[in-house]
Amino acid sequence: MIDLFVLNPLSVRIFLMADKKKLDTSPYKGVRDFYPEDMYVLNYITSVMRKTAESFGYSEYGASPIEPAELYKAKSGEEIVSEQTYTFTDRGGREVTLRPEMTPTVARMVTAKKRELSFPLRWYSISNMFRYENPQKGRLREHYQLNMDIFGVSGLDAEAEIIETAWQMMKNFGAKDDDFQIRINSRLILDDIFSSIGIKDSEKTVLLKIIDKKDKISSDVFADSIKKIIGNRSNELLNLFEVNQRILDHLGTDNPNVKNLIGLIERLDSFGIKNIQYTPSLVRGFDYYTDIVFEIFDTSPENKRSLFGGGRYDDIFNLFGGDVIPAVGYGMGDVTIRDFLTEHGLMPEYKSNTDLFICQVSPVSTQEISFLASRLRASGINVAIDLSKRKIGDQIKNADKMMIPFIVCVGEEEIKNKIYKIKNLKSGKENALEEKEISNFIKTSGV
RNA sequence: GUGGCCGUAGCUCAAUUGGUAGAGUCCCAGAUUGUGGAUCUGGUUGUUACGGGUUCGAGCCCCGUCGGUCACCCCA
Repeated sequence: MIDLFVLNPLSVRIFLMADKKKLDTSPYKGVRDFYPEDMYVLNYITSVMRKTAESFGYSEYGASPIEPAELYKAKSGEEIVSEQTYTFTDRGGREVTLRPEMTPTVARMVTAKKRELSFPLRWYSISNMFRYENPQKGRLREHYQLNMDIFGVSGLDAEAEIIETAWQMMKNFGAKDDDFQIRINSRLILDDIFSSIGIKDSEKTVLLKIIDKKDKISSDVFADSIKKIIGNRSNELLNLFEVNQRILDHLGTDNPNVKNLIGLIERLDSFGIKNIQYTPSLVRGFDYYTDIVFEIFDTSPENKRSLFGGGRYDDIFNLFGGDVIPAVGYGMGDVTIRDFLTEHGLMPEYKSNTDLFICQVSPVSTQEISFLASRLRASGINVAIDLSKRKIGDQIKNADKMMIPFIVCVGEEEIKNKIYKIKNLKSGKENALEEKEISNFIKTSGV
C-alpha cells in the first residue's frame, strides 16, 4: 500500500478491501531486465552478430516465439519438452511451447517454402529463446541467440564457411586467436570407430554421453564408466581416445569421413584460422547432428567453457517429410558471449545515443530551446532538452550521469548573440559556435 | 527436478554468546539564482526477502515459501 493512503483513515478503509501486497519489483525468475546500460550491451552484441552475418551474405529472418508443442516432441525426447520447456495449453486446447531453440522453427520455414527459395540459402536470426530450468552461470531462462545456417550444401564447403563466420564473429568481438579455440569432431568418425570395435547401436547413445564428458571427469571415472557399458572392448576404445591422432590413424586416411575432416581442417587453415583442435570427445548432445560438429571454447583459465557451437544436421527435415535438405549451422547465445567479453576486457563503454543536451537557463522558455533542438535534430544529431528547470549545475550533472557527450547552456546571451558554447563533458572544453556549425562539430568530434 | 552457499537502506557492507539497526556511497537541500565531477554543513533512507515457530526478548536459533548464486541433471 502506498504511504500516502496510510495517512488518511478513510483511504485506509477503502484500500483495505484491496489490501494488496506491494508488487515485487524484481524480474521473473531467470530472466533479465534491460536497463539502458544493459540494452546498450545487448545492442552492441547483436550489432556485431548482424554485421558479421551480413558480411557473409546471410539474410535475416524471424518468427514468433510460440510454436506447437509437437514441433519439439517429434525431434527431441519427450522428457525435454515436458520438463525443460515452457509448455502449456492455450484457450483453444492447443498444446504450445515457447521455443527453446530456433532450429525446428527454421527447418519448418525452409520446408514450407522449399520450392520458391533459391538454394543454397544463407539465413540468420537473432531471437529470444526460453527454457524451463534452474538458472546458473551462462544459462538463464530467457536468452537471445544468433542462429547461423546454410541450407542446401552437402559438402565441406558449407562447414568451412559456417566455421569461418564463427571465427570472424569472435574476431569482430575483439577476441584474439589464443582467447578461444575451435574444436571439431565428426559424428561419423565416432560411428566408424564404434563399429570397428563392435559397439552395438543400443550401446551407442550411453557411450556418446560419457565420451562427451571426458574432459569434465577424471580419467579413472571415464575408464570405469566405459568399462561398465562395453566390458573388455573398453581397452581398445580407451587406447584410441588417449591420443587424438590415434583415432585417425586407426581408420586410415582412405576413410571418407577422415578425409572429410582433414580436408575441412586444411581448408580452414588456408583461411588463416589456426586455433583449431580436432577433439574426438566432442559430441554435442545426441539429437540431430549427423556429421561434423564443432564448438568454440573459451581458453581463459577462469572461464573454461564452451561458448557456442553447432554442426551438420541433414536429417531434421525428415520431420516434415519430403526430401532431405543438407544443413549446417550454429547457435550463439548472448549470455555466454557477455561473460566472454567481460572476462577478456572486451566490453564496450556505455555511451548515450543522445549527442547533445540543452540546458535551460531562465528566463529562456522551454519553447525557445525546443525550437533550437528541433532545428538541430533536422541537421542530423540527437538532441534532448532540459525539462527539470533545476539549477544549471544540476542539469549538467544529470547530463553527465546519462553519459551524454555534449551539453550547451542556452540563456539570454545565446538567444541574443546566436553563439553557443558547446561543452564536451569528458574533456570539459568549450567551443563557441554558430548554430549551423554545431551538428558538424559534434559529428566530427569522434566522441 | 536435486544439493551447497546466500538474502540487512537505491548500491556495497557492519551489528560481540539472542538484548528493539549502523557506516560508506548514492540521493535531496544549502554554502554557490549562467556551468558537473572537489570540499564543507544539514537531511531522508528500513515491516532486516516473505510467512510461521522457539524465547521475557530474534537481523541472529528452528521450519516453510520466494528470490539470488554456484553446481548436479540436462544441454537446444
